[in-house]
Amino acid sequence: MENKRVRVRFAPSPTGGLHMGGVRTALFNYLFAKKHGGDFILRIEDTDQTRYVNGAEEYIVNALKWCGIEPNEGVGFGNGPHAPYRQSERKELGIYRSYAERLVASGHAYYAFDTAEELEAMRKRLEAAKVAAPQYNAVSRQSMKNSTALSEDEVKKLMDAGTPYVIRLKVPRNEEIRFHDIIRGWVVVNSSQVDDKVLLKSDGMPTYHLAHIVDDIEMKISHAVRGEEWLPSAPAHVLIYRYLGLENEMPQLAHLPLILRPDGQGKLSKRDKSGLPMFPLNWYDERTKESYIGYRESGFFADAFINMLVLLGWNPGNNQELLSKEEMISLFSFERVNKAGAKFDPEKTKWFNQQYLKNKPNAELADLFAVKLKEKQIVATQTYVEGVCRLIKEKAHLASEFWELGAFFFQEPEKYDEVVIAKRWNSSARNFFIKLAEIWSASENFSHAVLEEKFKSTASENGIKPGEVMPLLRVLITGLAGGPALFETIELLGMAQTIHRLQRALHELPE
RNA sequence: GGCCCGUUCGUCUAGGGGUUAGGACGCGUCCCUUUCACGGACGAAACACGGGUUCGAUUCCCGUACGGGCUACCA
Repeated sequence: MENKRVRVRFAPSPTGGLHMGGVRTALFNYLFAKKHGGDFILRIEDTDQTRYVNGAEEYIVNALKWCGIEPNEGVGFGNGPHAPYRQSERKELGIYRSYAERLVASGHAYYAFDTAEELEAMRKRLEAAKVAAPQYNAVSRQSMKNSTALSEDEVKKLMDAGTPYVIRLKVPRNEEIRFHDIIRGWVVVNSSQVDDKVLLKSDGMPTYHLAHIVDDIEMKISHAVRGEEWLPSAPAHVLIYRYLGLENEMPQLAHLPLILRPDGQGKLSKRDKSGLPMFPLNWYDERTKESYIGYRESGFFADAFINMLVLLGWNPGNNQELLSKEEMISLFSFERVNKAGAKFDPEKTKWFNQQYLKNKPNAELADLFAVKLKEKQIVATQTYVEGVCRLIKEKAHLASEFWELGAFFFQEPEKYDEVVIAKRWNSSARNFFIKLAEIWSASENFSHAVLEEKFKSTASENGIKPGEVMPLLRVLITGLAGGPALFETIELLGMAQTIHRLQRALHELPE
């Protein structure tokens, strides 16, 4: 057990797009597996056929790929020794039923024939009686329709008649259940708080509770890492392992703190007021006809996204915040995972992206930007686009801001910043720019150093302070009051374009 | 309601019986700069509360408050 090979799984259910909370769970699993040279498995928990959403599974796979959190075994990533990895397919193996029947045979589970209405009636009755825990349990099961309360004959009759039934876990009435959680330490719960969980549904499908245990055992999972929302049902899971005689093979548990919404409180929801994405990729829900934007489409980089995510609930123990995936892997441990939930901060998320943006090679950014340019039907050389990226990346937080920031590199200004013009445009400025255009166009060297030198000397020759005409120069060339380093911008634009823009501005601006 | 989990600056967090309680985002001031951004300097900003234990608690224990999760034939 202690020396068991590390095998962890990410086991989402395909009921919708994978949101960032799920991505973080996958990430922690992945990092832990890599750290220990183990396996990371993707298992699809599609036991609820009524909640299946088309495209969700594909989305999960694509999202993990984009994030660089790739399982080495499982749905979408190549079958390993424990295929299939989709529970709906594993059900065909009869595997879940056989485990459930094993529990019935040993007296730790039973058949229950209650209808939805009967269950509802029981709940109402218990609530009316002000029972602290109104649930199907050791007490209430005695007055319900199941094989612990009914005679053998009655059960047989119901069975023969084909009455739908479920198999429920027979939870003892009053017993202390202890289990160890890597992140939280020892947790103790009394079995009176645990209900007789349905293990096998009437459609023959297992519930999560049974299915994940069977699969974790069959797939030799060493650590079950999942969100805190599972903590309350963990005692039931311990009982299932115990009754199966598998308590010694049970995976170690690690319940991750939840990621909370940035505004107010509560679990992360699909949409948030901050306007920031909750999903890694765009997601369109066929059912609800709702679409959600993704980090990728919003201009975030996968590595920045992951970096932001990994620090939600975990830290490397030093003050380092920018971590490569390799660093995350070597530094990761559950000991450094927090217990408390974390609100994620949209501002800091952008800051992370900015840091990564600054460090990206211009060629890579240019490739990204090229897609947008193509959309705009703009033709430009790779070298030119790279130059543009070099200049604008210092000012951007998101790749999606490139067009807004750099459009003037590809099209002439349509208007000139009115504030600057109103404040500084006059006849002496006009004369200055006429001369500047002449001098620049006669220049053999159009490098930014030369441009700046000539700009300044021309200004002083005309008794003008450079600072007075500098803002104007930018406006005449770009139309805007602010932007990247001016002379570098002009150098990149080139002589022909620069002189053309200057003359055009001279022509359009009032005398 | 019941059960479980949690609680250090607004947010993410480090720390841990004796510290000027550290860092980051954001915010403010200043420097750099033609602008914006980057960068740099500085600053405001936290141990939820009440009891213990202790020479000494932010740190350990117990309560309270607050927050979150769960309470389905959903995961």
